[in-house]
Amino acid sequence: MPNAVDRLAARIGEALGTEVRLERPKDPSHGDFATNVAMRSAKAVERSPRELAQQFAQEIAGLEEVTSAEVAGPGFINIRVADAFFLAALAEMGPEYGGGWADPVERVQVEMVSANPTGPIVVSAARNGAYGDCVARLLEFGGHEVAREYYYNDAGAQMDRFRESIAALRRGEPVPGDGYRGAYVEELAKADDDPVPKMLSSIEHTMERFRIHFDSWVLQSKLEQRLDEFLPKLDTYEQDGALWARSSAYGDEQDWVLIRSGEKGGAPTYRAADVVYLVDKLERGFDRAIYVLGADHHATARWYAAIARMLGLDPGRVEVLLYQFVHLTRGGESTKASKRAGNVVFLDDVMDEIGVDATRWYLVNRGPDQTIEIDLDLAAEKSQKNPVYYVQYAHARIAAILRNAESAETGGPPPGPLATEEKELIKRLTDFPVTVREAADRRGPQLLPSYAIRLADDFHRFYHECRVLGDPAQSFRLGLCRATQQVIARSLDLVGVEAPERM
RNA sequence: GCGCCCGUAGCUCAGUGGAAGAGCGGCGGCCUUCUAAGCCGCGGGUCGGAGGUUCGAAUCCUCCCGGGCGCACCA
Repeated sequence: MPNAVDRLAARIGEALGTEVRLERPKDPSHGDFATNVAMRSAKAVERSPRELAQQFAQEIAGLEEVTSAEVAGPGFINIRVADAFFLAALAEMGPEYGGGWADPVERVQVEMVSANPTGPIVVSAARNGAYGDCVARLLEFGGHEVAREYYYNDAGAQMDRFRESIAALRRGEPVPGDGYRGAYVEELAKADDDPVPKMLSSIEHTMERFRIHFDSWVLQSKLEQRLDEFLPKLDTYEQDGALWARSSAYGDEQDWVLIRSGEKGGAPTYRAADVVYLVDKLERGFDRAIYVLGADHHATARWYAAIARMLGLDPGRVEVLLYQFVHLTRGGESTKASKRAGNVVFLDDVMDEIGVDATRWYLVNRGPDQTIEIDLDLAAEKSQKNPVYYVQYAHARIAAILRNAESAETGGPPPGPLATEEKELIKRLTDFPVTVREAADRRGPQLLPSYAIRLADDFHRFYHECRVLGDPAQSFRLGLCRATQQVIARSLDLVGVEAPERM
């Protein structure tokens, strides 16, 4: 359903006889909207951009909802619109504003985190979850059917090492050199039972606290049981006693071992399970399988595509999202994260220190291609000044106004011309559908925190300049507050941050 | 050596063809009125470098420099 901005662009395009895209100038003195249509069209009609812009501007200025259209710079047309435009735009911001664009609706699986249950979730895995869950939330908001899955290796060499480390402690022996250490290992060694289920349940608890709810948990050992069914369907060969997948013939950079040779001869590698898992995902009816992987697994993307081709499946249904690492610092000192060495910072510790909201915010704040550096001391110490609280504060302020307004009428017309701050705020709200859509399409959730900050910024300015309660514009401004509150709440929810009523 | 990612203000980073930004840090103003976790102002830049494409490049292409990660049976 086109919104007010789309309709305005369409009307201008109709008047000019060409497609027009409206932009929001960064500098408000450049007008409410701007278009580069003259610069785009100038070459085709062999006219100078500025001259063409002059002609276009005159035609645009003649439109009903436009109050002025001026040429600027190399041929931009800066447009100002009438109050009626803002009122119409505000009026159509319902509860699902910005969402529901999915067409066709896809069944999507987002597989994320999937850390081996050899220890608590560390910060890099948390970024995986924060990123994947945010993409999942965006797709859900768009209208897609999304399932979140956690895949874990319960049978590989790392798990053997983990179990052996605990077994050694139970025998009163030191942990082997390549084993796992740390307080949690010693804690698990105190009991007699299998440490893996305990670790898994602890991970699930951490994830729920982190506001990620998994719909399903898949075991590597279960998938391996179906290996015999799929190995014959693959393009393989034997070499040095091992069974190899000829993935290099299907777009991968190299071939990979599926079944080991030597001492562990006959044992499958994790890549063998990958094959079963890929088919399993698509068999379950997902139109799209999204894998969220750390940058150290970037080569895996080609592997997945290669096995899809090898099996005659559409590689376009498989999507790999990569993210860079997280560096934690304490007072400027970097902390090296190694689970086995036991000197890591766990997600639970970070949430204890800076809170769940700030943790989620920081982990999707930056683009996935960007390494993140978080100084925990700074994050804890300056928590009052974190952008996340700045945004939440705007929400809480609005909640306070609405509380104080009690059951007063909202959404009435303004008694006079709109204030600059009211227009700026409404324009920012019209950016929301575009931002959400772009964040979803680009798998770039970092656009949301940036947007939320700008929105909060516009609201705080509005709040400072425009009295709501007791003002003749009360009814209208209450409606504006309500719409703003809703969009802030939605922006925060999409990144997994709460929108408090009071602070 | 090959592949992927990054290089924008003192620091951490937004900005994926259109008019260079935010937060933190520094300096200075604003609370008898809906939450001052707020608002306003000041200072701060060869967008790593060199070419190219384009009316227009932080953005796209090539090369170079610097940093991170990966490169055959651990995941």
